[in-house]
Amino acid sequence: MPAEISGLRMTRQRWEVYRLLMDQRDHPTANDVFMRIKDRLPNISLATVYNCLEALVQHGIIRQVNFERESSRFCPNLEEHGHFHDKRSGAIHDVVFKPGINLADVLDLPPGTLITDIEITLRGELPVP
Amino acid sequence: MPAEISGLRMTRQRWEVYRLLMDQRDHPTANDVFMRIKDRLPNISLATVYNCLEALVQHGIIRQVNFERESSRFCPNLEEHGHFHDKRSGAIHDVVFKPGINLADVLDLPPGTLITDIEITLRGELPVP
DNA sequence: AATAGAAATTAGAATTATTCTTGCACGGCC
DNA sequence: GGCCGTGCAAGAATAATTCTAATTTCTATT
Repeated sequence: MPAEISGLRMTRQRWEVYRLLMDQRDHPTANDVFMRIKDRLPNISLATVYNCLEALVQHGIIRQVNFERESSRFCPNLEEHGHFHDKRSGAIHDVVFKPGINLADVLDLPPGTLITDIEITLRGELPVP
Repeated sequence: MPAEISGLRMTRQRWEVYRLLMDQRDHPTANDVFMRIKDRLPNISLATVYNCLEALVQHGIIRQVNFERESSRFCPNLEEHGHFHDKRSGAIHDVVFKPGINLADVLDLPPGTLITDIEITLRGELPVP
């Protein structure tokens, strides 16, 4: 376990939460993380899971993703990307722009607008294979 | 008051909620609507405001917009558009694509993907005029 | 116009995700 | 070893939203 990541001091709990997200990249909720992490940390509390996730988000180590008013989900992919929610399977997939495309270039914004944060979420159905 | 809009039977309450959204296009929350509408409907309940907003959303008459985990906001603009949250003023502005741009064309999705719903939210600062 | 049945409204209780509070534990440092 | 700051656990508190049950309003039909 590293002493810190991106300036955030690692603790056992933060590290296990982070590892779990890196290993299971299916956009779990805080409660999903809580249930899955019990194997390794049987005494962790849900509040600690929330605290760890918040600390990781604040330090830019993971991202928090919201769909409508559902529970927040968490994602270790730091690339600029959106999320596609497949109605058929319920799964959430990362979506990226085609090469060379920049969101700021396709939106009609006043010149000089500073964009600090972008969230793109799609809902639909992936083709049946 | 029309008898119905897009197949939704109009009631006094639904109509007033709808009119308020059309007149004050600043993306109010359910509670904002509740407080503002009391002039015209002093006895309306918050639950009814939620019911009316839900009915209007379900019938595609207005749109529900979410920012992070904040209260949902409501918007009568049915054009395809996103939302820009200006950190400086706190205001929310509608954002459209530049002419000729189609989101499905700039995203890297498997061919045959069916998109039923898109949500784009940006956060940042508009230029000082 | 009267009425039965359906749908909408109200008030308040219930739910759910999340945050807060408080007391305890741990690690680093003198 | 003792102190100090930070993190953790457990459960209470909060806030937005939804649900429930009772009443009212509409609609269609007689």
